[in-house]
Amino acid sequence: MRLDNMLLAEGVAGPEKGGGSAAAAAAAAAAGGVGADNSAEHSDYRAKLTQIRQIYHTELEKYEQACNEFTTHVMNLLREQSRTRPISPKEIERMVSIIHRKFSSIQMQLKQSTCEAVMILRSRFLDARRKRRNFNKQATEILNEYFYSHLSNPYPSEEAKEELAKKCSITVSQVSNWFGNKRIRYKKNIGKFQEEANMYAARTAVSATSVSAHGSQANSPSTPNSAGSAGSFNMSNSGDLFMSVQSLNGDSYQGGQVGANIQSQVDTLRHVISQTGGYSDSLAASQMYSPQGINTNGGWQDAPTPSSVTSPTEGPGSVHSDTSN
DNA sequence: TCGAATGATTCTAG
DNA sequence: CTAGAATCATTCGA
Repeated sequence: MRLDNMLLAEGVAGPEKGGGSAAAAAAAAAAGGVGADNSAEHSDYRAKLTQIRQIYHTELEKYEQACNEFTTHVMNLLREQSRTRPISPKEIERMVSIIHRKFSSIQMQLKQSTCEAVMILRSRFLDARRKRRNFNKQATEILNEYFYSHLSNPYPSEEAKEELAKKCSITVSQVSNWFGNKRIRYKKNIGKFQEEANMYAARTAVSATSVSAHGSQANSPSTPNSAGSAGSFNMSNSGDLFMSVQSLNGDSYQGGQVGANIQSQVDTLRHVISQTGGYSDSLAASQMYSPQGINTNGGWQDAPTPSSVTSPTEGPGSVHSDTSN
């Protein structure tokens, strides 16, 4: 009966355990209901599942038919025999039940193999990692553009995610995955992403046009919450900051805890950078020392200061073995 | 064929 | 529930 439940759950078997065309229709309806899901892989999966279901039901029907035929055949034989010898109804009943039991065991095997087929199908199709496809170039461009133009706060809102998802023709959760991966990988190795960052920053700078000439404000008109996102300067707000901190320590790996004093150093650095870089934002420029104010636009969630910087003046000499494995 | 890149999943912490 | 981190599994380029 567990098999029945499983097949039912998979939409292979109908609600009636007897099977037959009524069950097939019900199963088809159930599968259709699930079909509201998106993605082409699912449709592929469903197609295969339908195939399995069809095979299952045709086989089931065949068995049922054979069972009935055989039963009537036996009944006829018994009837013929009843002319020569007396046959009790009990005997007939016993005969029929034996036949049914035999056939139901065959059905059991059918169900089992169907279950196996479904399981294999599931593992092959529903495991997304097996079916991973890289996003197309345009989608990656769009995502990167958003990421680097919101480098100070790369956490798109739900609406922004939906927007991006629509633009890239991917799902919202894929957008979330992408940003999750991007944030962590960017943070882990800013150096590697510098070129990319510059590229996208430059691109957005071009699209924003004439930033350098004015020299007073570089506010992005589209994003009120981000602390400046138009020019190539603001990219250095966060990106270069991490770079500089990281380069102080040479090649570093985030390992131990970061001291509290480091945070203030980072904040100071941030100020220096934002000031030497000129006007990043009126907020940062006007306030001389307010870590909170800066924190909101530079440190992402929780000011993830990379690596264990013991002393900012220390050169890239301290190569400690990391390998936390 | 190997290693880097990358999308997805899983686990943990807040 | 979400973000971060680690890891897995696949893809892609040299």
